[in-house]
Amino acid sequence: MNAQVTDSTAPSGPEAADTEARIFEAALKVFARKGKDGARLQEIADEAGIHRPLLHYYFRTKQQLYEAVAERLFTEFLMSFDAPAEGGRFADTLRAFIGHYMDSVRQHRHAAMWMVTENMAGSPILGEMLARAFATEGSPQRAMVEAVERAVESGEIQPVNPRQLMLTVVSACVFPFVTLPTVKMMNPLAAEDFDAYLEERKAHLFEVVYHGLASREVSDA
Amino acid sequence: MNAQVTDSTAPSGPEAADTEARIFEAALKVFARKGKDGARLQEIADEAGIHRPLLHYYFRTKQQLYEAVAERLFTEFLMSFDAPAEGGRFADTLRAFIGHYMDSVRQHRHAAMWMVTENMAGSPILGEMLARAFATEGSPQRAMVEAVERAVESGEIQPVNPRQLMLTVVSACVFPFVTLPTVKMMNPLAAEDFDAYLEERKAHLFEVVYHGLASREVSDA
DNA sequence: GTATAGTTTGACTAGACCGTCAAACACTAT
DNA sequence: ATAGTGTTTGACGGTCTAGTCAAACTATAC
Repeated sequence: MNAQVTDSTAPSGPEAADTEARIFEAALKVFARKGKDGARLQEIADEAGIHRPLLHYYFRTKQQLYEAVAERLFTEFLMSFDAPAEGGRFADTLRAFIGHYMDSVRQHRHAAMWMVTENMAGSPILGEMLARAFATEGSPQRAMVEAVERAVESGEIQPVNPRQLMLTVVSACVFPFVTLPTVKMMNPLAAEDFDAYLEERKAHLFEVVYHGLASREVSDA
Repeated sequence: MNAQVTDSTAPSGPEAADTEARIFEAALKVFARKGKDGARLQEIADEAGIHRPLLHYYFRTKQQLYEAVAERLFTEFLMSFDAPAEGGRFADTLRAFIGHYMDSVRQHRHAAMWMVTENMAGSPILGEMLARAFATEGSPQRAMVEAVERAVESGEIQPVNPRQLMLTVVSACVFPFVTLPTVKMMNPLAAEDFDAYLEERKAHLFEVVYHGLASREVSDA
């Protein structure tokens, strides 16, 4: 159940030390992509490059493996919102948030995929986790929502519903990752150089959201 | 295999006539939410309120049922992009597209969910369908992309990558449906009156995308 | 009524999948 | 070398799931 790995000493098995971690990473991917019911332990074992019974050695059951994975994914999801708090103009705060959030989703894309998968599958565990996190820390977007409200008060930006704005930005950042094959099929740049595509996307998103499409006399950024 | 239903005559079984349709609708929901592997035929049968062997009577195998469902969902996905082609200002075109597309996703929300599910699961059938539709009709967003290009040429809007813009709008419309439980938890209005919430969202999206957040001297819409 | 065609149901089979176990293996300490 | 600890492996059993089948049922046609 535990495999308390190496408190600085060498592993026991041949490449044993990271077996548990490799299983965990593989489970992350498969559960996020297929959901709890759709995932097969054999598939996770293949992805990790190990024999299936090892799954049971490190995590007794599918349920327990899933719960461990879900907890980590949910934490990653929450952490993605911890943007660097900027004090200056909202334009800078927004640009920083978009850049940071998009990078975070890229790095923890399975957390984003898992959120979507579980929302659609209607798993109860997600509701519990959200309620718990909500109660202890408030909405994860809290800081950003407050920044929006301040910017409206200061007059830098038009009045806007902060929750709608947050959802719009989050949608625009997450969606490309949960529809990646389609996006790569529709957009050549995404297929060729995904990093460059994401940078283009950050810039586009900031421009459109902050300045909008309508032609304007003076550009101030 | 067929159950050639009533060419205007009464059904044979008690409420037989629509059994096939009810199975199909139920399969739509479950496959879209859980994916092909995650879906259980028993779950579909329960959703349809029928006994499981009836699934095999009307659609021989899970695979065949899935293919029938997938074809319909993909068609609905494509149709969602058929916005009413406006000739006038781009502002009107954009507003109409957002309104129409959001309504369409609402009505065919399982098509949107299926697209996301299959993208994440990496099913090959989606790639084939996309390639086929792509080859015969071009990108589904073609009309809208061209409208954006014309608006840039005419000077009504700033230069913008039309594909990025389309993805931003589509993301913002689809995402609330694929994360519905979370959205309802984060936004009271979405939980109380979802219709009103969607109208608010349409207005918000147009405002932000077309005019942007930055304060402006003259509003022109 | 009886026959006929289509539909529904419960029971059954084969295979997939999860989970267990005992034996084999690798490595360390004595 | 030997014992001991933790890890890996192949084989096995129970349960779940897809799919089949024959009998029961319903409604119409004769």
